[in-house]
Amino acid sequence: MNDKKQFTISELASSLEISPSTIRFYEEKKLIKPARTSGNQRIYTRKDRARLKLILRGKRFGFSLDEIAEIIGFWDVEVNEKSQIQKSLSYTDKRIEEVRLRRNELDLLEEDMRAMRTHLLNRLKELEQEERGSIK
Amino acid sequence: MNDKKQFTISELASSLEISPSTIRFYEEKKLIKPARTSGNQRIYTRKDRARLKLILRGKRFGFSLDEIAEIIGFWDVEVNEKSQIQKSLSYTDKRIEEVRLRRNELDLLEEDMRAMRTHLLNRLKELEQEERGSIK
DNA sequence: CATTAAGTTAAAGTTAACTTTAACTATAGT
DNA sequence: ACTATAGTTAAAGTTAACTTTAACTTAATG
Repeated sequence: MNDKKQFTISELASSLEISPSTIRFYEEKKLIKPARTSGNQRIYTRKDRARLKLILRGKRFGFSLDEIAEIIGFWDVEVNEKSQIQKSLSYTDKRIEEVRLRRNELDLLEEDMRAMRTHLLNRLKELEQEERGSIK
Repeated sequence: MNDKKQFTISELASSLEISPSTIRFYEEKKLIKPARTSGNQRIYTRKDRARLKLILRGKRFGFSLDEIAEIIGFWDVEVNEKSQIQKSLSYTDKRIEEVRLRRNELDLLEEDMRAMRTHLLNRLKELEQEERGSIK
């Protein structure tokens, strides 16, 4: 009862917490191609929404829009050409491998931040010791 | 025998595969503050190098330089103020939690890409079937 | 010691990813 | 039918993150 089948641009935008112009911008960049109403307004399906979510997810990992386009494909690219499919295929393979590497990096990042946290905590304790020493 | 203790800007740059100007730019943004020689040239220690690696790692996860600065601190910030330490501390806590969330997202991204891979493989098989059907 | 390579700053230039604006059209509610 | 709200395009504007350039200084090398 909750999920609709179609969305206007502002419905979609607010549900993804981005602005309508960002969505239009992605369309200009050929990342999505929504259907239109008789009056030329954009209508988005759940599929379009999923695609947008994918784009945003890619972004959160520091991929550029061009890279994202290479990963998920420009919307209008001939997806019936064997060569194009093979190209995309090898691209996704590369990216899946990259995701594996990113996971390792993520672990390192977490380690770094935990180390920093410990360091800060120690510094704080030191300062509190100093305070005790000098005040009373 | 391999690792030196000090680096010039170009040594450091090439070892991290970024340009010297990028490093200077990060300095302008107060993310690092290398020592100088008598002739005013920058010298980087292994510590500086570690800090830069951290910056680059953050970037790969889509953090902006400002965010990175908030995570690892501007170089000149008073690190002796209790309030500043507590601020940084709560910031790292938030970010560690975020890393946990990112890990989940990373899993989703991998899932998406595997699904796309399968989809592309199927499409490729279909096309090869069609070829067989029509050519011979 | 002269020349080449590398470093320095300040300022201007570039690119990606949006955002804003202006002028206009479509849709929904009373 | 009127009006408010939402949508449309094309073009200009903005911001972050660099990069390039120019004019100059320092360091390394035959």
